Order: sequence, then C-alpha cells, then structure tokens
Amino acid sequence: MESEVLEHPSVEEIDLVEVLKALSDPARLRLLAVMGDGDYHACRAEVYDLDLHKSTLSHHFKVMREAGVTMTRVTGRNRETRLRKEDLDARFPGLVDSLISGVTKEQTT
Amino acid sequence: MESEVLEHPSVEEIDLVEVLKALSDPARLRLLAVMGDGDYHACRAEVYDLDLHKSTLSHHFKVMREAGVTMTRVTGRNRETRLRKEDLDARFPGLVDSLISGVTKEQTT
DNA sequence: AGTACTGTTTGATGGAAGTCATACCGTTGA
DNA sequence: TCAACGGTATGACTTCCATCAAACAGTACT
Repeated sequence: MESEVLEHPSVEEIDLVEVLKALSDPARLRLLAVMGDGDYHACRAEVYDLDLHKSTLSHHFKVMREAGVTMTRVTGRNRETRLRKEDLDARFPGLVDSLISGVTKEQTT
Repeated sequence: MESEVLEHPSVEEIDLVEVLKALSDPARLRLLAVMGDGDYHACRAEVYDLDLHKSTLSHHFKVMREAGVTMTRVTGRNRETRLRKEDLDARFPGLVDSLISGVTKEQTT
C-alpha cells in the first residue's frame, strides 16, 4: 500500500498570521483539538464530531494544510491528517501546547 | 486628570476563537508586538509604525478590546491601551508569550 | 467662545471567507 | 467492467472584514 504526501509549506515558510487565521475558526479549532495527540486521523466528519458538508470539511483541511498546521498523506482513496507539532514547536515554541490546552478547556472534549 | 475605562469583556468571557481572530491580522499582530511590554501606549499610528488611516487604526483597537486582548483607558482627549497579559495568561497560559516571541522573531522589531 | 486635537462613527467599497450543492476524479472491490 | 467510496474542485451565495473618507464628538488651550 503506497502512501503519497501532498504539497506542504516548509518549516521556514510557516507564517504566524496564516497559522492564526487558520485556527481562528470554530471548526478548525476543533480539528486541532482532536489532532492534538499528534497521531494521524481520517478526514471524516464523525472523527471530529462536526456537522459539515464533506466539501466544507475538505476546504478546512486544505486551509490547515496550506498554513502549515497539518500534514496530510494519501493512502489509496483515504486521507489521513496529523498535526505538524514538531515543526510548529520549532517555529513558535509553546504556541501549539497553549492552544490545545486552551481549546480542550473550552470544548471539554 | 481623571481616567475613565471603557467596556471590556471579563476574564471568563474571553473566547479563544475571538482572540485568535483578533490576532490573525498583520496590523493587529503588530499592535501586540509593541504592547508586549505590558505598558500603556498611545493610540497613534507612529507608535506602532503602521501606515493606516486613523479610523482604520481605531477599528483595530476596537477589535482587540472587544476580544479581551487589550485594555483601553481614556485620559482627557487621549487614549492609552495596554495588553491584558495577566487575564490572557490566566485564561490561556503561555499563549501570549509564545505569540509575542513568535511575532517579534518574524518582524525583527 | 472658538479653534485645534484625538479619536469614534458611519457609509461605501472591494475582497476574502464559510457553507452548500453539484459535478468530477482516482481507488477499491465485487 | 462497473458501481460504490473517499475526497476534491468549481460555482453560487451570503456574510464578514479591512480600508478609507467624511462627518461628528469631546477635550484642551488660548
């Protein structure tokens, strides 16, 4: 089973404004909360407990990926996404951790 | 000289999405960078090295204030704004520090 | 009183963004 | 081969937002 990787910005290209813009949305903040464990997750709405059209969800994943927040790999007809925690930590130390703890506190996942 | 204080959200009312939305803008991230010292700053464009119309700047300050990011007091015909660092730290520990160090790194203030 | 000053409010405008629906594409598996 | 599946791309719609300009409001100072 081959695993292909999509286009992602490099660590240096990750821009703070774009990261914040990507995360300043309830749905995408929810994605962050679930992906906080660093593992890969399927891109289905149930995984994130979101009631959104699949094209809308696809849009959100694209925004997250292009901002450098997430990494998506393609396996067959499935896609899996995980948080780029190490890269974000390298670029903005402490940011992701504080966001995750903040969002989980609010959402009481 | 009297000092009046405007309406601000309480600590509990500070919402993460609103905070991130407030900060996901280059101009307002610039405001954060300057206000990072926690002191009061006049609301003039030169202070922040921003080339924006005064009404635009006023708008940005309003967004920041209503999101709970900043505190503004009125003294005579002047306004001074400072970061609500303690409140933000209490609500989202570590967030402000990581943002400030991130933005100063990018902007090389 | 009147003028200068600081900043807000309102309105207009152009652009960006979230959502959905539909059509489409590559993969899987019967 | 072909239908089902997972997900994307495009288009439409609506709302939101950053910006400026002009008018306004309160304060300070002469």
